[in-house]
Amino acid sequence: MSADDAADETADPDVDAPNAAPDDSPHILSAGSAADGEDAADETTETFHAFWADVVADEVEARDPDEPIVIKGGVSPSGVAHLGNFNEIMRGYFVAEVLRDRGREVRQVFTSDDKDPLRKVPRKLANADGEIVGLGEVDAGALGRNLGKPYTAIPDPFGEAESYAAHFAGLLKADADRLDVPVEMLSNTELYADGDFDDAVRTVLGDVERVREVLFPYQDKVDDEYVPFNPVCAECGKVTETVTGIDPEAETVDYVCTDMDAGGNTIEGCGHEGTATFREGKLPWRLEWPAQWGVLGVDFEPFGKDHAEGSWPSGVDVARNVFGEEPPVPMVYEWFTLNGDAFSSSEGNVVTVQELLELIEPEVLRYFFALHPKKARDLDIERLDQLVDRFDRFERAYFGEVDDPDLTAFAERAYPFVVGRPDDPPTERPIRLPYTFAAVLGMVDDPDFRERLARDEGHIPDDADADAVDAALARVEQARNWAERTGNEYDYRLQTDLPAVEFDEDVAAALDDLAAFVAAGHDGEEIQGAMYETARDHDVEVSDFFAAGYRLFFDDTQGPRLGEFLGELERDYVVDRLRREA
RNA sequence: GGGCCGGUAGCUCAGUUAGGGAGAGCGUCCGGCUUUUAACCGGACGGUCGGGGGUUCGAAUCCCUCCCGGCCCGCCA
Repeated sequence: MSADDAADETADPDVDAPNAAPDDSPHILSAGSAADGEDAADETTETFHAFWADVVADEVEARDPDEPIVIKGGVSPSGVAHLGNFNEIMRGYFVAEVLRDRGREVRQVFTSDDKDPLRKVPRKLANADGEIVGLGEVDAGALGRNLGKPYTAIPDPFGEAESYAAHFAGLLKADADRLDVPVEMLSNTELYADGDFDDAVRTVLGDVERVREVLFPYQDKVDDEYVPFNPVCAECGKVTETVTGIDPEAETVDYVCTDMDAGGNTIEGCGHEGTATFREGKLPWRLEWPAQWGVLGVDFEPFGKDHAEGSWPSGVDVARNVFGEEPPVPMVYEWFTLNGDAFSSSEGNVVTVQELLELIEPEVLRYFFALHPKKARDLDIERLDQLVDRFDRFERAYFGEVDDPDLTAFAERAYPFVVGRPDDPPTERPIRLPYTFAAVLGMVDDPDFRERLARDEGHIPDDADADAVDAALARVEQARNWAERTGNEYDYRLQTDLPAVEFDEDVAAALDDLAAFVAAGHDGEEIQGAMYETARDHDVEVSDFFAAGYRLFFDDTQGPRLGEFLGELERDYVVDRLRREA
């Protein structure tokens, strides 16, 4: 394939095959990769780590990096900052925190590759509130007219931020704040404008021959004419692809603003012929990524599996043989799916951090990112209760309450980072209501009811202080949102008004009897028992009688265990409702 | 077609570092909570550890091979 072609045509003695040796594999967390490397046999810490971030931290420290250690992530702006994008931030975050815990100074940065051109109009966008909207909500024409321009040169479709790029970066930053992750957002456009890339561009354009040789095995487009620099057209503002000459002395390039192919569509160039300085353009991705490593002094960078076999090997090669520096410690992470399918903003299969935080606590979401990066994981919104249950168990394991040595070992190390308190780990386990139980409580709005039922069911200790109780009950709102969002079996509401009902005489009489029983003052357990007896007394099928109760209180045919539920409600309300009076 | 990474119970996943008991939670079923109704408790059912071969006294774990899935092998990022 292309590798063979490359070998044939590269009549160059000192650069033959791609220079990515086996030990440059980015899969540093895979089973086989920790095996004894025969080469640099520097007793690579054979310590076992229960938390993957420690394994990565070992790799970083083994290089004896200067401080602050720099950890990077980055994305190109798109319409929606979805959960998958957060791998770039969260995976790096845990490594950063582990290194800080080891006494290192760490700087976590996140680059927005916002000098890239907008290549097609996104079908969905997230507004400043994180809500996903279609193009109908924005000035789509303004986007269409600006195809081919850098994201930073395109107006914010919502008319609020400085640019499209600023809007998108703002979304990411806001979500990072919500997860309490301190990350420094960097704009590629600004890095160019400030001259940070000057040396890299000089290196590249100063020896284009060399760059071509390095790049040749990786890209078919690289030929004797290829110039790895994309000036921004002075006339129309688009990122151009046709450089006709380089003046290394003046540090300028000549270009023609030609048409650009963008995934099948053509973005028309204006035909302008001009001259651009080294700052008035950008390096293409395969050079820009390794250039960032050098400019920012990156020591570690996680990236998705799509980069593992494509731009990583070429990036390693470019870093060493163009820029003369070592690439950072890499780490490939698997992609998440959402409800079984790939994230896709165009098809609406996306979820944002902000949306998720309406359903689960931040620590639960952080926990999700603390799980092993090499496993493809599905985030199933319908089964969010499973994720929360797993987190609760993980938390109990940290407090020594779970008989599972592996889980406990993982929890002992990872839990303090997951809750964001490595220096000051909690000494007391928070009160956690089981998520589905919280969903049951969410059927009633009254906070006192929620607390009473939670206490009666033994989920809140008698001596719990008020703050701890409030914290525990906060989950009810989230579980309630989950029930509503999924429309699952917990999505019922206690009816404040009498539903339209009609019962036959026997049922009506039984309800009246039950009302009298409740009015006399009995607890939930007794009411539950009375329901059976009353039904039998009136020759009513038990199931029919329960159905009548669910109709009255939930306007449905099913519901939670009714007796105990009614026992916690206001007595007058229950009595009136059973009598069909209010 | 080639490369990389994955494949453990119906579902979500531990376990592979260092070979020795196949596990957890949820779901399902049964039972308990005096008395069918989602929450609580107990128990049971449930797996050829993707298939096959090899090494070994012993393999989910190591080796080979095949199957399946994702990604990459144009451009872009």
